[in-house]
Amino acid sequence: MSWTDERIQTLKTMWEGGQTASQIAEALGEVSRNAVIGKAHRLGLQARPSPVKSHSEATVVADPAPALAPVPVVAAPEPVTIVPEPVVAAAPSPPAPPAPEPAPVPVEAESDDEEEEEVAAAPAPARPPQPILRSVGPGGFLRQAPGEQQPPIAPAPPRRLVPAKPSAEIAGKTGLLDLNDRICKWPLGHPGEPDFHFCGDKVNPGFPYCVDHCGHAYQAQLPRRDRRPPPPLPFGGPRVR
DNA sequence: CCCTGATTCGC
DNA sequence: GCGAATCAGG
Repeated sequence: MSWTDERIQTLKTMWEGGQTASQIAEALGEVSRNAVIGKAHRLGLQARPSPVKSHSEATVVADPAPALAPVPVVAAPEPVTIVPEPVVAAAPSPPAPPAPEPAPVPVEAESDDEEEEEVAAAPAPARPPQPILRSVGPGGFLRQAPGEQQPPIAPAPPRRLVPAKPSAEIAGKTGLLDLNDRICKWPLGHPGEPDFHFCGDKVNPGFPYCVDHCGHAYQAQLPRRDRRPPPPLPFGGPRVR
């Protein structure tokens, strides 16, 4: 097997979607994890949290780091921030987000003591996806009204996922390979299921989703006191279609 | 041990 | 260009 355009496209998409090299290799088949990594680098893809940064860093570090100040903003008193909700994968098998990373959400600088509980829901899958669901601060995420579509939450993979090969895609629907930066990546269904696909509409420029789904993905952050702590949450997590 | 990605280097 | 071997962090 060689790197055909299709395979490269799959690699790109999955890599950018946060899939691990192993997952990608498995999905592609007939390539090793190393091959995937090697290819990814040759393609210029990169920038991904790596366990290994730099090995034996020479002897003397005569570079005390310049004065860079990438300091994030400190939130305003009554902020109306954006809350990225669904970050699910663009992948044939496990979940992972296209990760457009909508600006780090500034959490109130005040006393954010108390409950630091991430409402990640669902008994963590064997392999935690990428940035799954970024609730903002304590109680920072909003629940949707009943009847409204739930944001697709990373489903717990059944077992060892069968890496649904790219070839096993649904006809007529927007599959993994159809994704690009111009079409809505909002997932419909769940990865691993036979009819899993993506919205496919034209994106809201600057966002990974169409206007409609941006409405689901990004919601105004209410002032703290107006937020309701979300205790319910059915066992196993929501699973809506 | 397992996993991860990065890098090297012979092919 | 490719990818196994190796490295190194979690």
